[in-house]
Amino acid sequence: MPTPDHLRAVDIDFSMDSCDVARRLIGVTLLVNGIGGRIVETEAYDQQDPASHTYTGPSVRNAAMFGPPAHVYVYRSYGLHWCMNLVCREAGHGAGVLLRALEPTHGLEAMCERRGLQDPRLLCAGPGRLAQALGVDHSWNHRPVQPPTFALLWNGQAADVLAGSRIGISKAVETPWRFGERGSRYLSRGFGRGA
DNA sequence: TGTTAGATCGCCT
DNA sequence: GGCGATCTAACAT
Repeated sequence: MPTPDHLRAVDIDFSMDSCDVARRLIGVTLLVNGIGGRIVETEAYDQQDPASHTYTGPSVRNAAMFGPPAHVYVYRSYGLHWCMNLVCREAGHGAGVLLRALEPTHGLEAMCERRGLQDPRLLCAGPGRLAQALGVDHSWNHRPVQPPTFALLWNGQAADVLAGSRIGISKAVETPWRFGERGSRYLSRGFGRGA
């Protein structure tokens, strides 16, 4: 399946703050081995942030988050799901962006098979679902986000980005570091007003 | 259409 | 020993 002409490789500066990267990624197409879609929902985490895995400093689990930017941090959630983050800032900062939802555009058949579903709205709506659909698990931890495995593409149009409270956390609940595309049908949850 | 409980395990306290 | 950056199925309404 060839890449549509209007999509071009985009250079995301992962040394920026995780909030900036999280916002910038909305509307960008992420492909893993040619499979994926448009990123419609992200969350930012930082070491200064009580809700972050890195808040209490480096550990075996979160080591990737303290490594160089533009790498993958994968962790197991609730004992059974895998969730994928992209590391931000310089090494040592413990900052990253959690990928929460995609609008599936490439490799629908493969994602349906991995997820055991047909409904495109349920393929990548949520971090655990997204990782499963892309075939990402713990063996992907520490991998660099670069071609040919990873592709970040953009159609040149700025997305209409909403910000809101993050999901599934008990600390720093009020910090509006969740970002999503306004009106997208592929969000894991709505943004209250506007979406 | 909304709410609730169960599954399941690596890491931190 | 307890607790999640979650998902799903099974209820109730």
